Amino acid sequence: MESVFAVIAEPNRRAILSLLVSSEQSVGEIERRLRMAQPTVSKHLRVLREAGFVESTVEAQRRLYRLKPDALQELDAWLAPFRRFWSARVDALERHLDRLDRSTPPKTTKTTNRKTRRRR
Amino acid sequence: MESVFAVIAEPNRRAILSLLVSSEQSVGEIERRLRMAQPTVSKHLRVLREAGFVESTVEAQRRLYRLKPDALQELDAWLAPFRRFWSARVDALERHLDRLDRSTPPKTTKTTNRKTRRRR
DNA sequence: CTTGTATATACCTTGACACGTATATGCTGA
DNA sequence: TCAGCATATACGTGTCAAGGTATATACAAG
Repeated sequence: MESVFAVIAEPNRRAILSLLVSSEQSVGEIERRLRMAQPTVSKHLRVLREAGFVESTVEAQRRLYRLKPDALQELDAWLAPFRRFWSARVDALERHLDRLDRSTPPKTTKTTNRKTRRRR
Repeated sequence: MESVFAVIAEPNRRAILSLLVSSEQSVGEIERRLRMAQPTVSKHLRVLREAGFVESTVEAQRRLYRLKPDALQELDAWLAPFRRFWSARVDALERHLDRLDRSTPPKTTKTTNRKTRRRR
């Protein structure tokens, strides 16, 4: 389970992460909200913690888990080159549509409102 | 292998995607560059295609594979809420450092150059 | 100290998937 | 049509990880 990619391949773990976006939660809360067995939750949390997705603090008998940016940012970094790739394609599409704009008589249609198109 | 997350959990598949960022490649080229057996390449490409990461066109006997934004954008969309989360934390850190700035006598240190800090 | 509650860990079984080897399909040029 | 190259698929095998059940640890309250 070394890689962050393998870690988020598991649906229950993604659910836990999504749950933690709003605020930190105890193991029991996660268990109830996601309807998962308690050992399952603990095991997933362990994996998430060791991979740098979450961290925990002890509060009496409970443990509160919260998100930690590290691993998620690693994912984001991996995506960066691809993001560049597809935004280039969007640019090309926009330029193409702009050419259509200029060569088409200004006849407003209901289905597509070109004015809302935006150049970044 | 329904989910895009499971698809990119496989290291060889990520390698293929990274290779395709630069330009489209034939199966044989991928095979040689990544030193993978040919059936392995074909099988991974099938998975990537069915998940919407790549598409292919036939060029005589070869098949050229190239990136397709769909699945990658799906990944990016999933990351969005978390991105908001950690940029909030960066903001908080910056505000904290700014407070330190104002309450600290302007004594320039070698190790940290606060002037380079940037507000987005 | 004992009982109860919260969380973690151990062990087992099962299923998925990655790889290798072998073979099939499809196109090309002689 | 046949030989050869490029790619896809079938099948068998081994590995790994997820979930269930049982149990351990840790803290709290009476």
